[in-house]
Amino acid sequence: MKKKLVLIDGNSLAYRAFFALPPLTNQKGQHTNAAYGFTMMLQNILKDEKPTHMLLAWDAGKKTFRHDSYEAYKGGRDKTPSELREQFTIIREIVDAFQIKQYELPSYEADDIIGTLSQAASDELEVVIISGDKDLTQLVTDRVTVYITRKGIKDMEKYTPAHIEEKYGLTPEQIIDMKGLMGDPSDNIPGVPGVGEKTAIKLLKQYGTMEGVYEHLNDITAKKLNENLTTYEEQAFLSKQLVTIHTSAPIEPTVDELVYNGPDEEALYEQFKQYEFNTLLKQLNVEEEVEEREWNVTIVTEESALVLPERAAVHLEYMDDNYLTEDVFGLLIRTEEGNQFIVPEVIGSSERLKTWLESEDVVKEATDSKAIRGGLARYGVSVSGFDFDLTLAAYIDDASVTHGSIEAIASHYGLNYVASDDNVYGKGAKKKVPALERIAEHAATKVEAVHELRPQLIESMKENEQLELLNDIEIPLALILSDMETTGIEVDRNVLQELGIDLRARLETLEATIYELAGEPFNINSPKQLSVVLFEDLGLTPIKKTKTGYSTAADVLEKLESEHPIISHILLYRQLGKLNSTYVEGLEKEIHSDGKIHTRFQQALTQTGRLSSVNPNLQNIPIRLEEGRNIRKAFVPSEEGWQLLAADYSQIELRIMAHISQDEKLVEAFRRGADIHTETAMSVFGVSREEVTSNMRRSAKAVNFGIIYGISDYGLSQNLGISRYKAKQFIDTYFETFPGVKQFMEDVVKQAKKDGYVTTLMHRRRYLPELNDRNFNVRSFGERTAINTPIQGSAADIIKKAMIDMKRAMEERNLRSRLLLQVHDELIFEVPEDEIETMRQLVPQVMEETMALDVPLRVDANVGTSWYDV
DNA sequence: AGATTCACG
DNA sequence: ACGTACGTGAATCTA
Repeated sequence: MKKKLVLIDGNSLAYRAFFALPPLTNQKGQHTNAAYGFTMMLQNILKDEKPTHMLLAWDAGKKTFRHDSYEAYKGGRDKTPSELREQFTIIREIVDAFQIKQYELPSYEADDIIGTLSQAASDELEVVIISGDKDLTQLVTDRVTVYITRKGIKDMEKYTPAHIEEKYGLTPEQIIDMKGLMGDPSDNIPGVPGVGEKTAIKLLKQYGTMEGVYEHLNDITAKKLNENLTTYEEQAFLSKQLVTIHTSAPIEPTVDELVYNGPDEEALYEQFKQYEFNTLLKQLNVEEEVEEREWNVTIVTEESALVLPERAAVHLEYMDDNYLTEDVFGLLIRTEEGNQFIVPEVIGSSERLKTWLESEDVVKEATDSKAIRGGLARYGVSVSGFDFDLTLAAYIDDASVTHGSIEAIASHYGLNYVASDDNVYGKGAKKKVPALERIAEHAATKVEAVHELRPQLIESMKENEQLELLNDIEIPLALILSDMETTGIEVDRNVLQELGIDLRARLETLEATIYELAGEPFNINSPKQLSVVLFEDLGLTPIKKTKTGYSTAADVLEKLESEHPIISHILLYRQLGKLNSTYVEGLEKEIHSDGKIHTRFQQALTQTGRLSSVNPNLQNIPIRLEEGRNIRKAFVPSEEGWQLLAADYSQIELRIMAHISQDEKLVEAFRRGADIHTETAMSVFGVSREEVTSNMRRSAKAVNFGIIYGISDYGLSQNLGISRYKAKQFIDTYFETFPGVKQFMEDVVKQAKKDGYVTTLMHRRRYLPELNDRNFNVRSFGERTAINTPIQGSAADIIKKAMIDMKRAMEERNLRSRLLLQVHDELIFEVPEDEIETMRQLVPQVMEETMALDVPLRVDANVGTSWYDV
């Protein structure tokens, strides 16, 4: 392996970190910004350079050998701010935890330590020097690269001999002469007055060294320059001497003593904890501190041992996150007397337990009711009677906290006795099933958290008027979603297979054509390789950059389509490749042995209150292009003679915006039952209904969508492919036409800045700290979110309530129809033949009446023999 | 594990 | 001067 020595200028990086970051303090009031920035820098260096050897050099004390020859060295410097000074100790502790060797030498500076080691080591190892001080660049050689911080904490300029040549036209050794001639005000090095970087470079290019300059003093005709050089000759040579880095300082450590073996993770954990570097803490691979307690858990392996109370906290423990497929370890029931961990054999066989679980009268507080119901459904148990759900309550309280695990919720609310699942089960290759006692105990900690957090969460929701959201929406919905997941949707494997055969044949042909046009085979799926082909080999003009190179996204390629025949083939290849890998082969893998796909709905994830769908995602099955839409032919009813029914809200978000904004014109248009995009086009373009062209309607539709997203002229221009100026005109005219909408947008942002959050119709909240960010882009994002969330979130509230109302309506009528999927504004059912007429009438009615707004809600419903047909 | 791309509402 | 519409999940490549 190649050996690499990294030498770091500690003082210089500490200064840089201090000034690069805003003031930060921990709870004790200690300043931590320099320490935090320094740590980030170290981590980046370790990650990017992967050093085998390392040393961090410090300046020692005030007096150095340079003061002996020049007393004013570094004089007139501002004192180190005390906020920084106090952080040097912290930084040294952290560097110790990283197990990086630190060294300082009385009367020498860090530069000299670095210079000496760099010279001593560069025969054997590659050397990288990191500092904020450009003087160090004099040490550059073929084997020594110097990184100088540029701005912030990540951006560094890499000085190699070639880079110095390109930048100054000088060799690294000449840097010393240059600095000597020009001086350095920050170190109080005088140099020659009137000589700055430009003049110094010019002189050195001509005469090579400072000595060369003085030998040819007579050739220098510029009068003032000649005069200054003559007068300050002694000062010039002194300056050169001062900036020359000592490369044979009497330092102790030898290169072999600088071997770097990585950090002491435990020690780092302690440091990060103490100084509250929370994001860094999370990245550490260290066992968390978990409070030890006696958990009093009985493992129940016999029904006769079961004690069933009237009220209990419950939790189902399983490995990983998919309770629909993963093995269940056991059910935990918590009572005041103690914890019972019930093994699967008892769950599957005890009638007494089944009755208890299914009883509405037994009150249950759950860690995650949807998962418990879903997991228990596999044992023939249909659990209900939930009156609290920690996952949902925490989600309502603040959706932005990374929940998704009971451990994360507990720790967010200050409980530290719940270990993470990774801790208990291990992760990656280390994953294994621990002893049952350990699992049972882990489960006990989770129900304890439910029990302990319930009062405060209820209290907080009461204050925020969110109890109804929890009790009447999210908790009942969890049961419905669980049933949808367990029911699943039938998929005809043959349809997928036939699509796959066709797709793969066409992909092969396309592949050959693309290689032909490119002149060579390459990986079309690799944006990097594709970039080379398009922008280098074929000489096309890149339009957009990404973080790592040129973008090859569809909107870019579309703009290049007329430039080269290869583009259209690539676009088609991408489109068909996506269909084949994600939707044909991807979905085939998800078909269970019952012939169905069982997605899971994430109920506590999105920031707006929408659901999401995973394993697989059934909320993004293609529809927009006919080619992809065919995938929907594979989704069929699960019973002979049944049909699918799809019902979707028409323009629900715009209707909600009309309701919230109370814009007269918009409200009136919806009440009249008008086509809202045509109506918008009439107003914005000032034409009559008959004069609205399809292009006008398309533009109006884009503006309507844009409004919901918190419009920007740029975004609209991109979407419509028009100029930014034109887009701005559209928007201005729109706001003149619908002044209420403009007012709403201004008001909601203003209110959000005042409160710190926005709300939906059902009092769901989203906190928006972005609104006060210093960064314009972050703040603008906050403003658009403030506009979008009440709209998107209220739509989510409405369809959730509709699902609950619909379930009740079906129960009341004893219907056998089943709700299968929800796709944000759409519900998919499967319906037996004899219920089709009932459902076709009932579903739209219930969905439309679920909430009374100041504009009507409208629902379209269709029946067919596949998802494609509806 | 992160970036890129693309599927949906 | 920069980067931009809101909310998601999955496949693939790359470091």
